[in-house]
Amino acid sequence: MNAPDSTSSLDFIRSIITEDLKANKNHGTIHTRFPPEPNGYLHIGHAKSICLNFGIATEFGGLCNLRFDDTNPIKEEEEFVESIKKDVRWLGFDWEDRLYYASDYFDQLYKYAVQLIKNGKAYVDDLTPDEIREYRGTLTEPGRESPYRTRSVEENLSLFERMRAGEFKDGSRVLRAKIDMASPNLNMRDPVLYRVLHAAHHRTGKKWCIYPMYDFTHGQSDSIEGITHSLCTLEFEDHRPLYDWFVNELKIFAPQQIEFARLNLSYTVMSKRKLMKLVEGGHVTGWDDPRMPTISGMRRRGYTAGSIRNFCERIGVAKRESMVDMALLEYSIREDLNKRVRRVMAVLRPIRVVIDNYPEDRAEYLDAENSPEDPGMGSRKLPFSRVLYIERDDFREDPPKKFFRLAPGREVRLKHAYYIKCKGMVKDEKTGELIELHCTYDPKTRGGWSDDGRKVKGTLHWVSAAHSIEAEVRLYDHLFLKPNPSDEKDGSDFKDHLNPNSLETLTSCRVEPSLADAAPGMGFQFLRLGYFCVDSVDSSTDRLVFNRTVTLRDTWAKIEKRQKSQMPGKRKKAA
RNA sequence: UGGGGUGUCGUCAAGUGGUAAGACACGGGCCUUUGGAGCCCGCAUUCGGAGGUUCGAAUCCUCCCACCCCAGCCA
Repeated sequence: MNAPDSTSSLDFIRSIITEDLKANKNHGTIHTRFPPEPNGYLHIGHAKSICLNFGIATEFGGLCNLRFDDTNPIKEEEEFVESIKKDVRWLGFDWEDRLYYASDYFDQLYKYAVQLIKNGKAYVDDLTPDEIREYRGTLTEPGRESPYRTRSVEENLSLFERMRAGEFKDGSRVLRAKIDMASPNLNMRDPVLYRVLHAAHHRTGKKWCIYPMYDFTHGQSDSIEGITHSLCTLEFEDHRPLYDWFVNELKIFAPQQIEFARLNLSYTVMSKRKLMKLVEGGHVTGWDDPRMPTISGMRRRGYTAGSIRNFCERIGVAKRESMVDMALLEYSIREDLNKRVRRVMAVLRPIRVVIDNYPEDRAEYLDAENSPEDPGMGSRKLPFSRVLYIERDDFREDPPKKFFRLAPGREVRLKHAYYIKCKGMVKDEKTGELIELHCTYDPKTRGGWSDDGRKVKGTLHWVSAAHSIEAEVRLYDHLFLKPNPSDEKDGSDFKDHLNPNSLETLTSCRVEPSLADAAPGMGFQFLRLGYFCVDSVDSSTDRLVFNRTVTLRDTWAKIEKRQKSQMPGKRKKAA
């Protein structure tokens, strides 16, 4: 087992567990579970819970179950259980043979309900949904008891049996716990245990027409599975007394529910409802759109499972509601990809460069290391010839201060190749648009080294025009312009803050020939540009499509931004 | 106005009476055939506020303030 490092601090949950272990609670065993409802796709917020539950299990030598909380057949689908299983596995976790469904316990849950009725702790209520709400009272006023609350055990037993037999219409009757209509905790005001729902369930089919509520299912399912620590999010704090009430009344094994804060990430939204709106409103292409915070979207974007796990470790676990900076997620994926991925060259916005003193019919192959981080990744041959492409941004006719890329008369290095010097430009006579650059190369600088000690400030990436391959590249940016788009207090709708430029598609990019057989999902660093991966949906051998996972840290962009913002007043530095 | 929670750097987050960890971000420097990576330095005299206890308080007490959650036959 991989016990937590005693020198590093533990989060409050791991501290509790450490204490429980010390006290030999539950005979020193730890058993957790990840309990999604199969009604949608998993997102990065779920990843936090997955890493917590599975992580704790392995760290403390325990077990973690995967359990589908499928008690509402109207919202749930088999498609979602498959995608959830796939995502959990992809994240690197294994539930082994412990795959469970709350629906597996429907028979047992029914028996529990009967037990409560027999003990006089539950009753069938004929009130309508509206009446139940009215009788519940408000936050400040106690509720009133239902006139059906005093039915005899026999009548309740018979009515509940008839509910199960399908004699009643949806909404006509419910089974309720008999607790306390005056409780300051609304969850304790005779909560509904079972409702009539004539709907087919994705697993139990038409066997049932009554379904247990979350509150009546969750704790008992935990108990049945021997879950020692039931970790859930903060909004269930008010449900804990009810959770405890059930296991206590039923006299069954009592797991401990512990609540932690859910993850919020800046520049995106996390609620299923809002993500659904993005999909349905066509603001993204689907649940796996690379801009989505879903696991499937992030996977397609090029995020690795390891980077997501590291991110989840870094953000910690606590009870205060917080908003994690997207920059931390981006740091996590850069850190991971930097170490594992090949460097290649791709020119996204090409400008033609003719090397005037390079023979027209010649091509040579230059050595290029695949990664400066890991020499073990070897090298490849890069074709060089008279006509090349470089990035349009890497040339300025009138270079600003601190710009040390190509400009008229300037010399730069082409990565792995030669020093070149800009000798001239060709522009469109009518529009004035730059068409191509004319340069000369210094044959004595092959490989990018000069033997006369001459230094050059800029190193550019490039591609040989004749040898390069055309590709489509999709550049992604934050989905929202506002750090917290969910803050709708100013009367705005979260969709008002959608970033209109969250996707930029470039169709005439040129990539080096070694990328010809790049497999879907494969990740690369496009030198000086960022990390990219082959799109797993739209890319094919005759039409390469890349997604930008994340940019590189861009110091020049920062300098340039600062220069521009300081332009209009020539502001002096404060003393 | 009921109940349950939470307030420590721009953002996360340790700290549990002995004098504010760490990470990201940010700023500066070194280095560099990626303005990448790496390395170095800086970055809370102060812990929501006010009182109090104590030799000593982010940690204990009192009062106050702010924010989040709860009135589904959703989970």
